[in-house]
Amino acid sequence: MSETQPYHHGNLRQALIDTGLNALEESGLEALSLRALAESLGVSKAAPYRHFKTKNDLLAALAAEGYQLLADLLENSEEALLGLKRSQIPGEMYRIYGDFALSRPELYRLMFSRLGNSLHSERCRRNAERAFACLGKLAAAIQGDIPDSRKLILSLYASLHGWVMLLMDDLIPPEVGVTTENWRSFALIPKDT
Amino acid sequence: MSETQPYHHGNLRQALIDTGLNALEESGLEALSLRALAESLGVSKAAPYRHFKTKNDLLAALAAEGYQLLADLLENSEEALLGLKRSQIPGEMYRIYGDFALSRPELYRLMFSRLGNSLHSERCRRNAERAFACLGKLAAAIQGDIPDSRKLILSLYASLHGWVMLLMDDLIPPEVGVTTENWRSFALIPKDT
DNA sequence: TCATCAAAGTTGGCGCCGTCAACATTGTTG
DNA sequence: CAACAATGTTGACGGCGCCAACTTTGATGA
Repeated sequence: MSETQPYHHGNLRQALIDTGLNALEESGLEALSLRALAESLGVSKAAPYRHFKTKNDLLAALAAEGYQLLADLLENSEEALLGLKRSQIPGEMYRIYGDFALSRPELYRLMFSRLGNSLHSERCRRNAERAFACLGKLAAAIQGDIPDSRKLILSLYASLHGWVMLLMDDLIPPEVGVTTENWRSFALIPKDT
Repeated sequence: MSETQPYHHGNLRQALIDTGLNALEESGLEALSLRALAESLGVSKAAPYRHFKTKNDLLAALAAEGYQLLADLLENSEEALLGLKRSQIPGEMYRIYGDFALSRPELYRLMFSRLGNSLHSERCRRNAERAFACLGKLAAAIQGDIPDSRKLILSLYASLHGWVMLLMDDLIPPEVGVTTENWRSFALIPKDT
């Protein structure tokens, strides 16, 4: 007989998150089912409930993972960005953020859905705040310190988020000539208060 | 005996759309089911399939309705907006658009989801284009004609869309002091190319 | 006028899903 | 090594989207 699987999976919780992230991007949020996830991990349909009280709790965990990935990405890029010429910072910053969102559109969408958004868990909120802090430092580097800078960062963030969403949804009429490659040069950069 | 319902509903298709819009806003997209909708209209569970091939087709129709509502709203507001002092146009325009989105958040979210977005049907695309054209005229009124104005309108639109999404998701840290009432004064207005 | 036929609605059923209760196995710890 | 908590399994329930087969209705044209 072939090796039988051990009764306990070992690290089912993390495996569900990892497989969940893959399945999410491959088949979309609608197609993601706990049962299918469990089966693909060689585990019974009810096993996931030992680790997540409901399906939504798993989705929230996926979103939390997304916020952490984003925060890590921005923190790791910060130093390099701050070393650039001031005029080059915005474009590069938009590129990094946009590449993240457009390379994982389903995850990004989940992060900004009711289910996944940052207010639902302490971990989400903390990582969202980390990402926000990075954007803040970069905005400050772009234009020096300004009063009410958090509002200005929000403006910049709203523009960034809006662009990414429009691109993800293919809502940019093709004849306008804005693509996932060149959109940064058309995105608004805050100039003054 | 009480009046029995006639075998044929009369206008089930439109009734499904109307009830669907209400249910969508009241209980959210996840909770919307064709069976429940049918039952609330006093009709059997399979009746909706005479009018919509799948549930997604009904959702697309709801999104199309949303785009039409938005386009009508903007077209009806256009004249009044163009009569304002130039400096007041952006704030009022943002208010009108924002009020629409924030008063029907579930519909707005559906409109900008994969399922509902404007590329899926001719009717959606036509109405989205109408809305876009209105924003374009207003942008032109704000700052006069400019080269590449479509790109600038897109910038303005991305900012607007991004703000609305952040507000809808409660992603604005409360201590920043931006609310659904005053956000317009912080939103970016395009100045120059 | 009335037979005919397409449109619109019904019933029953399939398979998938999320979730739960009851039970089985395992690893840990006093 | 006994006891227990953590983890996994089975079986079942109700709800869902969707489909096939059937029924009722209203419009059409000979």
